[in-house]
Amino acid sequence: MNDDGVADGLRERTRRAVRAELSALALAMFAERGFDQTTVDEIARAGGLTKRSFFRYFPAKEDVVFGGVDVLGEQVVEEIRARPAGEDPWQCLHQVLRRWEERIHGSERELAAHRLIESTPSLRARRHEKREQWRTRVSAALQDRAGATLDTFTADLLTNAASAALDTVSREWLRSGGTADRAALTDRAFALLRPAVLGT
Amino acid sequence: MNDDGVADGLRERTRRAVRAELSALALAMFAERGFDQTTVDEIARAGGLTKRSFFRYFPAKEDVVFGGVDVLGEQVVEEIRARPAGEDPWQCLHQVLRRWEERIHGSERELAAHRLIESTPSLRARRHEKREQWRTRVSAALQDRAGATLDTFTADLLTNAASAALDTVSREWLRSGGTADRAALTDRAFALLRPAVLGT
DNA sequence: GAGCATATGACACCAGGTGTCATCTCTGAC
DNA sequence: GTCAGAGATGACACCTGGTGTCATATGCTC
Repeated sequence: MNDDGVADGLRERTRRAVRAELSALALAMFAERGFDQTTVDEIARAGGLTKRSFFRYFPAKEDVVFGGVDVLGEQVVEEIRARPAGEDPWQCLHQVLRRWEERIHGSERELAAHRLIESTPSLRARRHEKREQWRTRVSAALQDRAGATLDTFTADLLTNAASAALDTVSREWLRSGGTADRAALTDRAFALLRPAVLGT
Repeated sequence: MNDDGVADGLRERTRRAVRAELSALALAMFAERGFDQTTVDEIARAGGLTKRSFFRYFPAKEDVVFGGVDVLGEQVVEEIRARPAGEDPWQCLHQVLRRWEERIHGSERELAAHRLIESTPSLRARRHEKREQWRTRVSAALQDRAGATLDTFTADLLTNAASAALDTVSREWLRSGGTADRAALTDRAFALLRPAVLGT
């Protein structure tokens, strides 16, 4: 057993391999025939297993798309807690999320995934749902941060706004065909929305 | 025939009555047993019709909740187009959405609906999906507005941020048990997120 | 009252998702 | 090396949201 991260046993390795293969397979099929026009059963069969087993790898059909595409992660929450005490909450969000954006390498796979997500309502809904979960935790982290006196409303507002910024960046990045600099766009978005006066 | 608004014929009246009754019924059942624990068939049967007919009144199970709860409307788009030419886009969004918030009367029904939405992932997802559709149109309206020179990225960013503000207000309003002043909260949110410099 | 649109029920069907059980395979302890 | 237990799989049944179709009934209009 090992904690959360990368595992070693052959079992874990094959499991990850199957996941990746299934994910790639599904993405290809989605790109060709559309998300809704491709059934789970078809994906599973194409990957050499049954529908039932597919759902043992992914909790839902939508999740096969969010393989490498981090919606937001534990790491973000931790990094926020680790930020310097006196720092402006918005600045804090900006820096942490900027680093997170920088980690997204614009591989062809990633681009296809984003394209698919952006053009499929149920996928966008799923992303939003996932991000909402993280956002709640980020909001709490922002409040818990050393030296922060932030009411819940403001904390929620800031994290919601940050999430909106990420959405906008993602959309613009897609519009550019994956060539735009996500970090730069992030800077622009965060600069524009920078709260006038904090610490009311 | 009449345009969009209130119709007169007995048919239209009964249709609206059934819709309202179904909506109230469903809301009560959801409140008691939870959204996922209540099937469409049960709601339909309780309302004296079949599952098939339920879906002739509502395109999806989620939609029975968004009866009086406007997610955003055509009116908002029009009002934006009607705003004074020189006005700051953010100011424009603020004013229009503030008026929209003021129209929300905090009835018990409304409160219950919001409570349900806020606590049910699939409903939040649906709301987001609906709002996204309007947001796109609002974004376009903002760009088309007389005297506006707004690039797509900024327009999207502003409408996304405005949507985030509405979400936050809604959540805070719910936290207060429906007693908070939505218009005032809206003012606070829009004041905090006011873009530093517009018209790059 | 004839003729038409609309609403409904009944029924079949599809797809996403889950529970269950028998079987097989890999892993770790002895 | 063997053996027991954990994990993965397939098969199957089942639930639920959602749609297509058709026959029938109920209004609405002239």
